[in-house]
Amino acid sequence: MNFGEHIKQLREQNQLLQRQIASILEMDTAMLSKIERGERKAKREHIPSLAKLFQTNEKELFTIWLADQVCELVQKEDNPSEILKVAELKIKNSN
Amino acid sequence: MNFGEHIKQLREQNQLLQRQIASILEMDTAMLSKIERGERKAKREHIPSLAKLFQTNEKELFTIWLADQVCELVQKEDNPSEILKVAELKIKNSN
DNA sequence: ATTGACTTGTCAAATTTTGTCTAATATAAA
DNA sequence: TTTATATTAGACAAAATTTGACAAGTCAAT
Repeated sequence: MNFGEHIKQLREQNQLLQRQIASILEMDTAMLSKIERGERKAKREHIPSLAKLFQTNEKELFTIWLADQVCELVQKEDNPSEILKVAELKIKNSN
Repeated sequence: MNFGEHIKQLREQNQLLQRQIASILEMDTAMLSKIERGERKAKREHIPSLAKLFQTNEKELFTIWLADQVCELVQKEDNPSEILKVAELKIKNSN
């Protein structure tokens, strides 16, 4: 589940229109549409508003948002899992 | 071990000067210096030349290079490992 | 004090990302 | 079928980021 699909699902569960979310996030519906379809990225500042709006955990939403970007970076490559494993090791050793 | 430190180590093992590597990669030493210290990113196209030059495995070098960028994306965050775990799950489920 | 290796800071050019607008498509109600 | 509303697509310039190049800097050895 991508970040975009995720918030689309939340939006539909709450029976809201793109227009309404977009207004709260201060963007037009075209932009939100693109975010929902993963054509554009939401900004970090949007996460708190979205979490509040959907009454969902902000940290979890943020994790999904960032994991999405990690995936985008590696998923077109040969062995994405291997790359992530190396990254994880590096992170763990840096503490 | 970051990508920059890695190639610096390779360079020193091979007793080469920045000047020599830089010339092969067609950049100036200032740029290579920055790459070694992680202030700038090497370009993808540089990996093959570096691998050949140091007679090391290109795919492995590439993995280190990309893992570096993954780390940069997540390491300043609250729970980098958690984010990577979510990313890994997403990757695995997308196959 | 000169030389050679490396680093630092600055800057504009190049590239990428972003937001907005307009038009297109889709869906549903009248 | 018209009308209205929701969503998506495409094009575009503004804004932001990245890049490469240069000049000047440090440092160590001679």
